[in-house]
Amino acid sequence: MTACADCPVRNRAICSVLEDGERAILSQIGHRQSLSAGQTLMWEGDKSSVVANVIEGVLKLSTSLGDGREQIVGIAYPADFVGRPFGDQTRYTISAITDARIHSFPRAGFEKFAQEHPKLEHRILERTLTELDNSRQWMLLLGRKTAQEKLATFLLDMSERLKDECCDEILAPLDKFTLPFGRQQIANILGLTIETVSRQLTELTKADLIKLPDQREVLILDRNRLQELTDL
Amino acid sequence: MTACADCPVRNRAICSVLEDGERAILSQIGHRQSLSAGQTLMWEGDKSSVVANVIEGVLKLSTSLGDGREQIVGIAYPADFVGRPFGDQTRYTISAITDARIHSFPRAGFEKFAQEHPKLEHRILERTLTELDNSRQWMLLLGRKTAQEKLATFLLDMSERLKDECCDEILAPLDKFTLPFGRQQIANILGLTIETVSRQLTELTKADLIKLPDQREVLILDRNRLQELTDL
DNA sequence: CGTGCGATTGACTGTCCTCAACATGGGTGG
DNA sequence: CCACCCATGTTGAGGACAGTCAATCGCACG
Repeated sequence: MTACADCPVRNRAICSVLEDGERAILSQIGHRQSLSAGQTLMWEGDKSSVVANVIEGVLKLSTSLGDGREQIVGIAYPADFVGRPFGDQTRYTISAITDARIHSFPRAGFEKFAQEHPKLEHRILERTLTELDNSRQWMLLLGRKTAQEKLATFLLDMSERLKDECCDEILAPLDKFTLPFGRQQIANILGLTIETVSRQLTELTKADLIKLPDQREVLILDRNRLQELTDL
Repeated sequence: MTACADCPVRNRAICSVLEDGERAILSQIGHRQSLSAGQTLMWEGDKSSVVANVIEGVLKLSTSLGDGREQIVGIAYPADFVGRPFGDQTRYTISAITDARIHSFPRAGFEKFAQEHPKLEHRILERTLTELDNSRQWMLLLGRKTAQEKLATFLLDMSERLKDECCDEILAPLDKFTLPFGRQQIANILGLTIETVSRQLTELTKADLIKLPDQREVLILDRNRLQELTDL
């Protein structure tokens, strides 16, 4: 049931550094779990009791102020690892943005296993370092970029992660992808309001840099000019 | 010369998890180095060739846009670890804010040593996870807080890190500390302009929440009300 | 005593937010 | 099947907060 053999992320998730035998043991420490869109896995401030691999779907990590203002501080795609090992508190809320499947582990059991398998810890370290680099890059966006620059950066960033597999076209001179986010969530990622996001998207559309065939679909028409707008 | 015995951070830096013998070996992989205020250790985009422990002084990690807008994405105090192990590129500039001393290691040698000492890697992992939590918390500030909230948060944050050792007073009902930053750098930490920082500080002073005896010194007069202004 | 750097203050501007109306589209029930 | 509704997104008008530009201050240093 929790067999790794048919796991779609077995070659990319952190467990890919383990031997089959080791992986089977780790697998049995936890279990697969389904989340429906909107469902929250753990809350900011909770005791950290669970960590997980994302198998399918998209999760968001978010934190918020007393009056409800929210900031999304991370996004987890399939093969990503979520949760806070080696610490007793989760400092952000983890929720499913789309329907999702994860393989979750009780933190204690996972930590014990990890400490006995340094190569797994090493893999987690590498990921965490990359996450830290990314989040610092995002701080530049939040602190210093204009609304237009934020959206240009966001769209290019998404296009890297979400390049539609279904490339029916002969070539792909303009790429197309489907956002897993609604406008409000884009706003919460970029530190803007939903109205500003909407306005900037229509601006970019009017300027023929992008096309929005549908609320969630994006076509990048002019990657170069979009790149220039990111100001980096 | 590079003896650990007299190192002021030996009990707090990552090497504190090592035995004396191991630590001596690690020590000899690198060397102590002095940095004067303003001096840059490594540049954003450089090949990552060095990592280091901070022994004394304060360093900043920063990244910037094409036109010079800068965002400070991290601050390193004594006993902190800087640089990017297990990755070939540094994604932010590391510079000394005050005169500083570090113990730096060629990345390759350090990595080899770390891989042979899982408990050191584990310590680095713990630190990196904490750093990631902190940087995500800071994203909330950058994306969602007002100028006033940013400054209140900043001042309380600094007071935690910088509580003046020299507590001559019987008790410390109001705490005092000296910022290692000028106004421009505060602005670059908070994602504001220098003028806004200055104005907000005078506001807080007029409201008798703080006192600024000198450009770098801060007295917190009313920690509770300041806490309320952080809106969390 | 002048020079220069950092910080402060002021006047004005612009970007983004707020509030509100309106559009769109998918789902449900009559 | 259509009318209605609700959720989501767009558009508009007006305002506020922080940015820009510029003058002034204070202080350390030569």
